[in-house]
Amino acid sequence: MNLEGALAHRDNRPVGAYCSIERALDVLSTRSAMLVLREAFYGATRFEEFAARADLTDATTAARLRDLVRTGILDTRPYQEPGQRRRHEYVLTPAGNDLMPALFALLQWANRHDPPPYPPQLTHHHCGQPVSIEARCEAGHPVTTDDITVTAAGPFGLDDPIAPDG
Amino acid sequence: MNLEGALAHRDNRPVGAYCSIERALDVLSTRSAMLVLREAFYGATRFEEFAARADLTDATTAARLRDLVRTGILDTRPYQEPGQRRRHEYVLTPAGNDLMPALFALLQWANRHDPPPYPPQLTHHHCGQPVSIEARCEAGHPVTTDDITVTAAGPFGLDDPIAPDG
DNA sequence: CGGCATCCTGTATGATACTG
DNA sequence: CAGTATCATACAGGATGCCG
Repeated sequence: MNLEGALAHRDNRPVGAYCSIERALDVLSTRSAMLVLREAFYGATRFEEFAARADLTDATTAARLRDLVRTGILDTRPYQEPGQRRRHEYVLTPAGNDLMPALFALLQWANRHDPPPYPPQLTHHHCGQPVSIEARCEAGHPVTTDDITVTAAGPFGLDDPIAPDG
Repeated sequence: MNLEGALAHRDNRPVGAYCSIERALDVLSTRSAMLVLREAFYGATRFEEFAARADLTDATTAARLRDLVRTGILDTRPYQEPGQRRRHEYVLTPAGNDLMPALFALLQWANRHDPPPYPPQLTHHHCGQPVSIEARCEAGHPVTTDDITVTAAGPFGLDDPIAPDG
């Protein structure tokens, strides 16, 4: 892995302010957030589904759903069952849907390195082949960690590329 | 998304015991763990590098490094600089390296949906093309959330596929 | 059913000081 | 440099009960 630009840690300066990973963690760094998100991908839409399937308390479920709605990952949609009062259900926004690779990359990793008794398998619904989460460049090449260069324009300029591993 | 087998939430039973995502979260659900991991990918190997770059206290850094070594994501390697006493550095194991897609999927997501002032870009070192983390089946098809079927053999049997969204 | 309020415990993390 | 020890704070999350 090579680092260039603002990401080069000159003087061991913290990179946080410019780091997208930290921004993602602001929303997803808690266990309950990831579990609620998992259930959204698995098809849950109602409060009780989230709480029961993710095995969280009502209070935690309510707090996490609120956070995920506030940050634009879930959206509430009103619905009304016959004879019932008006309620709302929780659905993934496009931004929420875009978290699929992140969530399933974790699933894939644990499947490989710390598999549960009955590892969940991901399959392409149309062709039946296994699905994997992988890094790939626009030219179509599979990419390993060592093949990646990280660059960022920034106030420190681009004139001082540093490759910590090289 | 379709669910089959043990992952079908019959009776809204918690799926946790069989879920790889939870197992991954056991190691990575804290902010500091992800930040230490990020620095490992960015080339940090020594205690002070981790602490300074991730902007964590010494105590947190020490605890997280210990956890990540214990869970097989980092390994310690002895080294000795001339005139210095023997120390050790922290390097990614193969299992740790395998977390690259998970970490960069988060980076990619925040780059798209909550970009920092200077978003870090991932580039294929060999061909110069942008790198993305994506779901793809073995036949080579790009796969969206709706194209994925999740299956798991389990004690509940495979005789009751449920597709919550269909 | 779909939440919210309150209390309580455990943990994540920072600040500071200390050790080898 | 590479940590450990101690204290203090904030938050995650469970248990319980309330409310429309």
